[in-house]
Amino acid sequence: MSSRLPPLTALRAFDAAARHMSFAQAAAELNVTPAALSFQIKSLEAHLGAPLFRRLNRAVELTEAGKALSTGAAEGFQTLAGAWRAAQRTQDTQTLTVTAGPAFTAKWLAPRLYEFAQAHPKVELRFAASLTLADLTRDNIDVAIRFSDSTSPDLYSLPLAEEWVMPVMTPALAAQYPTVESLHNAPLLFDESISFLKVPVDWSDWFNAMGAPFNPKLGPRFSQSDHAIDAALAGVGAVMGRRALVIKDLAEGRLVAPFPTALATGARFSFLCVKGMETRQQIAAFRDWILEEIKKTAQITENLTILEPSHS
Amino acid sequence: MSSRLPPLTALRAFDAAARHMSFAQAAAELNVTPAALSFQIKSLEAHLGAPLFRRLNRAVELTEAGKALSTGAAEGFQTLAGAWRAAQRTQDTQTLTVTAGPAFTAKWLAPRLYEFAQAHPKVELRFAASLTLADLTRDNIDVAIRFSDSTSPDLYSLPLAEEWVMPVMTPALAAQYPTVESLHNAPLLFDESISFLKVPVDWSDWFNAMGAPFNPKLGPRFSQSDHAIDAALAGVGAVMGRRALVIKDLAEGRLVAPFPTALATGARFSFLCVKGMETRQQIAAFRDWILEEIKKTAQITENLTILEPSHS
DNA sequence: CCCATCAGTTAAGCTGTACTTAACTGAGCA
DNA sequence: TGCTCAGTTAAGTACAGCTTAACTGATGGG
Repeated sequence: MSSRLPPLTALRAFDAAARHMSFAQAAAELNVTPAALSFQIKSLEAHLGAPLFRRLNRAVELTEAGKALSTGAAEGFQTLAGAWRAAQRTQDTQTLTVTAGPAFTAKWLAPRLYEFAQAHPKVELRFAASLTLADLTRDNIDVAIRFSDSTSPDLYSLPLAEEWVMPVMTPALAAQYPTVESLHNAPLLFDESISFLKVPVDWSDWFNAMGAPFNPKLGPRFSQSDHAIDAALAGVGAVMGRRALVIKDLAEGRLVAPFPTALATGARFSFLCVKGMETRQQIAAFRDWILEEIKKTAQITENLTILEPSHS
Repeated sequence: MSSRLPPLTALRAFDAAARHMSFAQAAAELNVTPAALSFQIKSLEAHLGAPLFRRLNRAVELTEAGKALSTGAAEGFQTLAGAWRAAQRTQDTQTLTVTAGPAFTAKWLAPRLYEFAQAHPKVELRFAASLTLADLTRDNIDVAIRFSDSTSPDLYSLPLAEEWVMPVMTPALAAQYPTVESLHNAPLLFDESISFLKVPVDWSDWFNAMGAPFNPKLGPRFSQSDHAIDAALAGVGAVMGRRALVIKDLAEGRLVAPFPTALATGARFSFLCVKGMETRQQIAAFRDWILEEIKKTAQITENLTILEPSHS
């Protein structure tokens, strides 16, 4: 083999040409003349000892060698560009991009956004709500809040509070159903996304745990937790609320949990960022602020009985 | 932001330096003087507007920006190197690297290797037996033979014969157990890897299908199919043999299938290569040869009843 | 049919990037 | 104290990579 790696400028020229399938456009992208590009490709072909493009009348097409090279080349340069952006991002102490699931974004982050802005007026927060997001560096994300099982070795991972679930509802609704048994007759809302938890727990599990078995089937179903909670906030019914998503509403009285027994889920949100980045100004500030916010609501949990899920 | 991508030579210099954590070693790797390398890093730092290394007395260490850049840079250059090797490989019509599972390698490829070498004396076959192999270009693999479900859009995928299973044994053993019922008393071998198939089928399923229900539990267990078949070849017992792995032994009489009823599994091996590469000389030759080999043994299948798996 | 146009190539010459050699700094160590 | 090691700086050089300008050859509209 000639060398471990060909001239990189030539490779980049090839990448652009392969992506556009046009030398002229590639030249425009790289801000060089078509002549220069033609030369680069030629030199790369000389290095390889074979043509990479088949020159047709008004177009070019990739040869086998070209096809073999193009995919990986595109991917490689994308990775490099992502890495470079990540490095640039470390120089920016103003902005902080956070990704979390839609429910956590809506019910945890958004309501507390004002307070964070107060505490850190210089930091500009950006959100990227999505359920799955693979690559932090690739997608220019600083921090992810996730139910994380697999923590890759080059991720910094800080587990946050454990997620339990318990029935919550508006104070008005709670007044109508003072006992667990009476709750059998209350309008029960179902949060289907709970089934994604490690140990799915729902109404029937909770009634069982309370010694008042009941297997409710009917009731509005919501595919996203935040929608179910919004419905409960509107007084539509009671819902099995996840800790992170309802604790602020509990603390501020919009919702109540009349029966102080919660079911543990084994799952917990984690604070994730690329290893080493946890010391960056905004990231550290954001992490500390999250921990502080969780601590603030800790006393609500103290009065609860939290039952481990039965492994029967 | 300064530019979409920094000078590539400088980036490569940084990559080498970050991998070795030493400018001198990096310079040696790139065959340049330490002075040149020092310059490159400096220029990269100028582009970024921040230092990438912290210069200590006898060592260097990465700054935050450096850490952010190093991982992606290493990955990016690795990808580029892999792509370049893939391109170089297309120029080589002599060698052909194939990956398959251990069982397929041992029981399908290996026994036919001589015949392929006869038909294509110029092609040098190489094998890479492994259960999972993610990236064909990265790992310098030309062809993969896999049970493929997810076919990525840039893979060429050719489904081969469907995989069924049926009891096979040596002729001597078969003589002792002439009926399905008598087979209940035969030494039965278990191939545990069958459980990885889409529709796991084993002895009890087969006896059920034959109308002679029996739920055998005892017998030697093998974690790899080829070992189970080797045991059967040694006359140790009967085994539920997968088509691809036993058909040559059946064709040549080392094993017999006394009861001509097989159970379909829904799974089939596929011939996989990077899209566009299927026209390369050796790859096309190998593919055509595989198809030919399968056709050769087709008449064995013609006399069989193949039962779809019951979906009860 | 012919000429304008478009996409890529070739040639000649210039510019600045990326290298070299050589001298320098400054910490660790015998 | 001076030697060595790792990285920096300075000065000079060579060639990679760019530009402009002219060329090829196929396409397609008028």
